[in-house]
Amino acid sequence: MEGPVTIRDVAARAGVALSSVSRVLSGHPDVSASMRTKVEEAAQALGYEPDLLAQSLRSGATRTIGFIIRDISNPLFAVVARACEQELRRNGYSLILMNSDGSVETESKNFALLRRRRVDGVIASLVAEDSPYVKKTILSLRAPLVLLDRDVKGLDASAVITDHATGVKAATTHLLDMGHRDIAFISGAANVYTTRNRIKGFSEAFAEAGIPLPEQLIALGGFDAEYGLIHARHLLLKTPRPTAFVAGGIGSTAGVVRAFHEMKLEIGKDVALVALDEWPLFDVFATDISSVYRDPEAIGSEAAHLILEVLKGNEAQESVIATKFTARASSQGGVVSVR
Amino acid sequence: MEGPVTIRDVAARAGVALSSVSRVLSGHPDVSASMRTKVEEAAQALGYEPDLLAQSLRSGATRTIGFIIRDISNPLFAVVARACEQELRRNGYSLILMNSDGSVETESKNFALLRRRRVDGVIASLVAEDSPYVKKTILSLRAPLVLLDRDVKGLDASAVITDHATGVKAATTHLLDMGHRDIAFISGAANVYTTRNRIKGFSEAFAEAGIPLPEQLIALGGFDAEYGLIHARHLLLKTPRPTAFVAGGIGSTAGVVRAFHEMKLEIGKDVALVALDEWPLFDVFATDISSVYRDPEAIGSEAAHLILEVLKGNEAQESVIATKFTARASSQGGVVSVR
DNA sequence: TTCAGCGATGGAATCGTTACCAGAATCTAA
DNA sequence: TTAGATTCTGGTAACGATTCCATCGCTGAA
Repeated sequence: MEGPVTIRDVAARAGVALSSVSRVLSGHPDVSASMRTKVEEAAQALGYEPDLLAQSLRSGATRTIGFIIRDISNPLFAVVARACEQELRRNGYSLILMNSDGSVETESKNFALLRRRRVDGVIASLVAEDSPYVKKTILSLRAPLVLLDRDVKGLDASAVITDHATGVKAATTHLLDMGHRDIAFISGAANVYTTRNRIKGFSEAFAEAGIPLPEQLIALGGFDAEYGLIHARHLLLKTPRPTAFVAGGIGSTAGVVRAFHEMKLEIGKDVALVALDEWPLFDVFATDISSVYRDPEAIGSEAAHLILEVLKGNEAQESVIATKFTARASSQGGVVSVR
Repeated sequence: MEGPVTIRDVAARAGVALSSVSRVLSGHPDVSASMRTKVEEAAQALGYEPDLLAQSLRSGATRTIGFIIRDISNPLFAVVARACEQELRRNGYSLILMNSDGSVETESKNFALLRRRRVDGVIASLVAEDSPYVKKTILSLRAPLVLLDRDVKGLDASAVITDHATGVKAATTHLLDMGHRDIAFISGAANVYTTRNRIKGFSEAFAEAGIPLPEQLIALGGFDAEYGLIHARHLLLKTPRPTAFVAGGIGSTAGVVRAFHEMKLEIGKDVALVALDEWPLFDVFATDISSVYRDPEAIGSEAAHLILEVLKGNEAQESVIATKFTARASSQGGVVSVR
């Protein structure tokens, strides 16, 4: 045989009309038993498989969901993607993966391409919330959208939001209780909810303790390891030197730890550290690092769940994922500033 | 406006025939300048975008590539996927991501679904090389295939193959030189090239040193952390106890290190360790672990490159990725068996 | 016996695009 | 001026499926 088998071939073999074959195969009720067996036998014999492309063109639904993130090699996103793809697959949807490489332009192009591919929905972690492109691009999507940890006004999108503030506040309060005052805070870009919400928790802890927020120790800029490294180097040269670091984003945290290594500072002894988010093998190779944990699998399956809900015709919703602070050796000791 | 703008709307607005619009927009040479401007203006004004679905149905090419792996949350695959997606995107292709969750059945279903989606090609890391399903499924793909680190006969597929043997051999020779004899080897399933090729390197090192291979210390079974843990526990109870471990697969290695923790064995002091593959933050939190490294980005972009070549009409090819052994503290010391 | 009613089936239009074919319009050469 | 070549354009048939509509045959009631 050559070329895929079409419904036309099945019709010819069964000696019936195209439309009858379609009715049988799509489970239409008004078909006689004899017709059903005839068609099913022919389809079986020829190894017929429906062409999803043609079905999509006709039906208007592609049963594909776009997944746009900065970078799938970020372990957090990878776990989110896995859980999300699994859940979507169970419901008959496929996932089209696109990295935006931290570029708003690439992200915008990705949205445009997904629109032309007529995806049924998009799940995205935007590079920035305030870029003018993106909002226009998204509004023209004509498909449901689920945002991951982003807060963009006027979009009618669902969202999976992490409650960073609670975890970060607990972590910061813990550090304050341990006597730390010069606590440095490093996280990603300021124009995303993730960072703002973490700062919220950080600030609240200081406010509740009645201690002034060390604003000059808050360093923002990006999620890459180089930012973490540069910021940490810079902060470690300040006087008084920060005695504790709260570092967010896996990349940034890596940068911070590198800076510690450069300065021969031992974590948990010379300097305290709380990592925001955990990463693969965290429990094996970073056993002593205090962390604010969120469950990435839950984020992924919730995202899938939310988009499926909208596709069923329900309203856009928001899900909140909890965070949990766990104190470990890295934040127990540490040289505490003397005032 | 309601519903997407079609080529028909553009034709109506420009006052020309459908076919002329198509010709202009697809860059056909036989169009007059006036026609070109008329159509382009109308398309611009209406915000026309071609429907990739319809184009695909017509042309037979979807410009999508399927990507099937065991688990995207494995950091190695995540980096491969990112590099691969980037390269494909630059060439106008999108990537459909599917996890096979370590199940041959799921993998087979994924292949079938990709076939029905009429993808132009598939890049896959098979769960097993010898499963009867898979070969049948793959042969009916009707699209080029790139295998990642797998060796399946009679497929006419391209492949990106890692030369594990060289790196593992160097690592093993190093351990033998350090005086180790009871060297345990833990890696994934035996029915994939990755494991076989690693064992090849392991064996060759012993052979060249004229030392008998400790076959009872070779433990295979799977790539998950639980396998690593179970096997390592078991091996650590043997007499004489292995003094060094070569552990492959990020998950397995994690299991092995957990077993060390359970037994309060300090890496590089009580027991030597060489990790096959590195993982995120390896350089930060596993600075002292000897490793056999391969570049996952190269694997991803090579995979994309190979499939693009076949899509251009060239023959299927095989690319080989090098490995590099780096000795670090974890394999320097260690209690050496006395014979 | 005849007609209404009903279930099952075939034919044709449609989704949005491209590509072939024929014909119109313009141009060149004799 | 006309035949022939050369552009360019419009109509139409696909790609592979679904769905509406009309029709056909059959049954049951008057």
